[in-house]
Formats: sequence, C-alpha cells, structure tokens
Amino acid sequence: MNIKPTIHDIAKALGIDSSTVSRALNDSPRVTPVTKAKILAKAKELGYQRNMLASNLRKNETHTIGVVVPRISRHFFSSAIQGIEESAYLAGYNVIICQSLEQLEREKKIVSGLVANRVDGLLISVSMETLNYDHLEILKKSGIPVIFFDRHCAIEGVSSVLIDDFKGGFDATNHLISKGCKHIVHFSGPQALEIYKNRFEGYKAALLENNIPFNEEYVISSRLMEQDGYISMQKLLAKNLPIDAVFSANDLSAIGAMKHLKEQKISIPDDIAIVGFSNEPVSSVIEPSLTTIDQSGFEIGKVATELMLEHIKNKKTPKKGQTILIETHLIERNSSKILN
Amino acid sequence: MNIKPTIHDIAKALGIDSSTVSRALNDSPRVTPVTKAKILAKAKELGYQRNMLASNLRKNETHTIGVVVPRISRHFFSSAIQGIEESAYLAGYNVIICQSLEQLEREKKIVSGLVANRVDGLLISVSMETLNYDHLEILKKSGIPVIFFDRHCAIEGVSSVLIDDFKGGFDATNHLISKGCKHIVHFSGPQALEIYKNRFEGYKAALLENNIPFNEEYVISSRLMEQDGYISMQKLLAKNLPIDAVFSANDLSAIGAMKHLKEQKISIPDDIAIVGFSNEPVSSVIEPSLTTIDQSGFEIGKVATELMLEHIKNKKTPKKGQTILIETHLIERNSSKILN
DNA sequence: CTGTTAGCGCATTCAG
DNA sequence: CTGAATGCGCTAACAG
Repeated sequence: MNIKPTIHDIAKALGIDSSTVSRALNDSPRVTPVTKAKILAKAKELGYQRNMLASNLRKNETHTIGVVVPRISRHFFSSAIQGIEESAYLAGYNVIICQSLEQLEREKKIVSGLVANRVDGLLISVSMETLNYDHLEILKKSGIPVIFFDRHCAIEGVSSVLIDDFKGGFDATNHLISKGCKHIVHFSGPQALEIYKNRFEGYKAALLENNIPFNEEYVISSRLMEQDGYISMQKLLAKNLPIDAVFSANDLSAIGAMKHLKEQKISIPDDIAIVGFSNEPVSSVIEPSLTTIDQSGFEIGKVATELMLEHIKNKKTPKKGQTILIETHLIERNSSKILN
Repeated sequence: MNIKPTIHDIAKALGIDSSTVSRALNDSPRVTPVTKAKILAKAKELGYQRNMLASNLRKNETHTIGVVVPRISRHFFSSAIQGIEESAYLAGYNVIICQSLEQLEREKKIVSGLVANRVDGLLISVSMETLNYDHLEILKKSGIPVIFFDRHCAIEGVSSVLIDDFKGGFDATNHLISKGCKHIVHFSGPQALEIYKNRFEGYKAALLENNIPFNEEYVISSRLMEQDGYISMQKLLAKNLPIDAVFSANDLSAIGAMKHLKEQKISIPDDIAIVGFSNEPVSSVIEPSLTTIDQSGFEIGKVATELMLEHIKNKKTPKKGQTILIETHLIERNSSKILN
C-alpha cells in the first residue's frame, strides 16, 4: 500500500460524510461520541494520517516556526534551539531548523523557502555576512512576524532578544573585585562589534562603581583567538604592571592567556584569576580553573519563542518592536582555589 | 500588506489566465517568452511567492527529506547533517532536521509529524530507547522510503548506512602495530552493542594477521566514561604487564587513561601510544597527543542522502534493503612523538 | 448532531 | 501558445 487513505476513504467505509470525519478527527464536540469512536477506530484500522499540507493550506496556518541560525553545531545555538523547541512544543507548535553557515546567500534562500512554506513566524540569528538585510525587511509586508535573537538587524518594528553583554561584563568585573582584585586586565574584541563594546563598557562601569581607576594600559584589543590571549599575556607580563586578574571577552583568549602563564610557571589560581565569556562548554574542560560567563542560550531561545507566540496570537494588533535583554550567568570553577 | 498575492492576482493584473501564470512560473516551454517575461515582472512587482503548501499538495511531493537524529549538538550528527544538506540541496531538495533527544516518545511524534507533512523520504538515526520500532515498521505501508544511518533497526527491506567499526578497529590496531607496538591493550564497551563488538573484532583480527597472540588480560570492558579509562589504566599498571599501546573504543576513556598516566609521570608519547574512536573534535584539543579515529559523519550523511534520492526516484521499483559501510579515518596527532 | 457546498492556491488535463 | 475546467485533501460556512 503506498496509497494513503483520506478522510473520504474512511467516510465511504462508514457510509457517512467526510465532513463528519473531519470534525471527529479534530475532536469537535459536535459529533456523537458513538460515531466519533467508530471514526477513530476506522482511522486507526486504515492507518490514516492527516495530510497536513491540505490542512494547513485550508486553515492558512502551519503552526510551525522557522528558525535560522548560523550553525547548529555551535553550543550557544544548539542550546538556544533546545529552548525554542521546548517552548514551541508546549504551545503545540513545530519548529523547522535551518543553518545559514554564516553565508548571506544561503540565509536568503532559507528565509524565502520558509516563507514559501508559510511558517507562522521566523526566529533568526543573522549570519555574519548579513550587513544588507533587504530580504528580511521584505518580510514585514508578508505579515510573517520576525524576531531576532542574539544577532540582530536594525529593522523598525522588529523585536530582538539579546544577551545583556553590558551586565555580563559588569558582573564579571565585579566578581573579580569582590575577590579582592584591583588591577584587572580586560581582553577586548573589535569595538565595531556591539557585544565587545558592551562588555568593555560593563567592565569600565564596574571599576567606576568600586572607585578603581580605569587604566587604558590594562585593556588589550585583539581578535580574541587563543593565540591572541597567549601573546597579550606575554606582552602584559613584559610591561611589569601589577596584575591581579583578567576579564576576557571570550574563552579562547582566556585559555591562551592561561597557557602562557602555565608555561611561565606562574601559578594561575593564586596569582591571577581569569574570567572569560564562554562560547563552548569545552573551555571549562580544557581549563577547569577558568571561571566562565555563560550566555544561557536556552533561556534566550525560550524568551524569543514566547514572544513570538504572542506575536502570532495578536497578529491583528501587532506589537511594537522591543528589545529584551537576557542576563548572563557566572559559573565559578574551582572557586575555592581562585585567589585562595 | 499581510495579504499574499496568488497566481490569480498576477493573472488578473495582466488580463490573462492563472494557468498561464502557473506555467510561466514553472518555466514551461509552452509559454511565449514575451508573456513569460511580463508575468515574471509582475510577479516580482507584487512580491509574489509561490505557496508551497498548495503546490506540494497538488503535486503530491514536497521535495523535502526529513532527518531525525538524537541530538544536533553532537559533533558526529551535526557533521552528518552537513553532509545531508549538501547532497540534498544540490539535488534541489529541502531538509527538515529534528532531534529525538534519545527519547522514544519524541521520536514517534517526530516521525508521525514528518509523515503527516508528507516528506518524500526519511533519514533516521534512532534513539537509544528505540528497541521496539513499530512506528518505523508502519512507514513501509505509507510508501515513504526510509534509510537508517549510524544507528539502525533490523527492518526487512530498509537500507542502512553505517560506520565500518570492524575496519576502524582493525586499522587502529594495525596502525599501532606498524609503529612497533606488540602489547596492545583494548578498552572496550558493552558487547551487547554492535559497535563495540565490531571494534573489538577488528582489534582481534589485526592481531591475528600480524601473528601477535591475543591475550584476554589486555581487554578491559567498561562503560567507557573518562573515569573508566582512568581506573582501567590504574588496574592495568598494577598488573605489571608489558604495555606498548592502548586502543580505546572511544575518546573519553582514552583521555581518562592519559590523565592517569600523566599523574603517574609516565611519559605517554614515548612509552604508550593511545588511539581512540573520537566522538567530538574536542578530544584532540584536550589531549593533543591523542591519535583519533574519525567517524566521518559528513560522508555518512552524503552517502545516505544520495541513496535516499535514488530511492525516491525509483519509487515504483523499490530497491532491496542494503547495508553500506563507511570507512573511518585515522588522524594522527603529534605523530612524530609517538614511539619516537 | 450530520450533510451539503464551497474553496484554500496551485498544476494539469483537455480544448481550442 | 493560451484558456477553461477539475481536483489534490481538508475545513468551515450554512443548512437541515
């Protein structure tokens, strides 16, 4: 049998009308329990399975949310997807996951494909190539609600759910200060990118609040690769400045810095405490003494999805665009060892 | 505008029939180039986008392949997905990725959802809970081709694309032998699982071929956690047997073993060479000296998809079930150091 | 409570 | 080459 039964097949077999079958299958109260039971039995017997294409076409809604991320394999995004799926499934929605692989061309195709398949909403974390976003701007006309998460575009009226990098940087610095550190280095990334700018601002704000003078010499900008952290630490030590701790804008460069300290036989836990924004759980495996700032992808996914579900519900009275910030979470490792 | 234009809208605007529009949009040769151009222009002007729900319903095919994996975040599966997407997109197919999270209940829902959405084929790597597979057996009736990859079920007529664990174990052992090792330990997993059994058989076969006597004392079975590798190595050293190398059935326990060796100040590269089946690229970061056996997820994805596309094409004359084995790939790290 | 009718948007006969 | 008519499978008015 490769012919799939339809509601008509089961209606015919029972000598009733297909509309009654449809109602029964949708558990409408307007069908006698008796006939409903008969219909369900027959449906099971024939191995009936609703054709969602037809159903969705008719109802003009798919109960499906399209999700576009740069890469599913990145820890942050796979946990975000986890959060998205959890919220979506609870609300009876399906999820279609797509990855742009950081390519604008792919992203365009994916978005247009999702629209063609009439997803009810679109959650997207744009690719790094997405500097021009006409393909997303167009969506406003299509009436499909869009929400950005983690990486966003400045489109009027579209909401974003983002990591609170400022607070993350603030908390990290504050944490080190509370441990007694005063001379805190900051490894920063390209200031053109908001995330790095915000983390840097958080760092400065925490120093200010604790009456610790800001010293430019303690800030080192780089591309934050492991190699960069290694070299930065090398340069720092050469300067012979007092250093109590390092707050790195990501984990890779923090790991690089630790590597260099180890090679120089400088005891990390006792002399220098390091905190890094973490991208992968790996970092804590590689460096068990690294305290990390988790970007709670799960939560960002949940929040974005719940916001999306509201948008879908109130489609007629669309909400204004808003920005929701998700707090990061500081995870202390081997904390007892840090600065004793 | 949240009203999406249809072929009728563009037909009306041009004073022609919607069927002509449909043909033009499908690039049918039975439309004058002039009208075709007009239609395409109008389509673009109105921001027309084909409703795939309607199109798919009508054509009774979705050009979409459903993919079910336990977890997208696991390296092996995300690379498999990469391979699947590459092959699928080249052939003009879309892919819907779903994760069962190793839960049978979720897997059942996902499969039935994909079928309801009329995917043209199903690529699945079953969950660990999938011991009963009625929900997959049923698919044979639905006429939707199914192919297992990496993890399979014994269903008559359904093809599988699997890792060649026997050859992987054989190659790993052979590699160590070729480096001059004679006393080779094997960390194995539960023999109830085919993968571990096959890797073990490969190990034995390689010994046999090289006239090295098999010694049961060199085989240690465990659940292959990092902790297990650590303890196994501890026990082994206590036995005071000669050991040249270790072939571990996964990377975790290999890492555990290395850890213990390091703690005991036993030089790994020179004294004991270790090879482990790798699950994550992480392992080579944690232990740069670990030689790993890569399970080439990308290739398994590609091969499974290409087989699937053939199945879809020849739907009327279905192929018999077959099993395709994908070779693993040995990746030497710091190889110059191993056994000098 | 059930049947009749209509149509979602598209692709494909069959006529012209 | 184009138009008219039909139906994919389902749901939702509207009647009864």
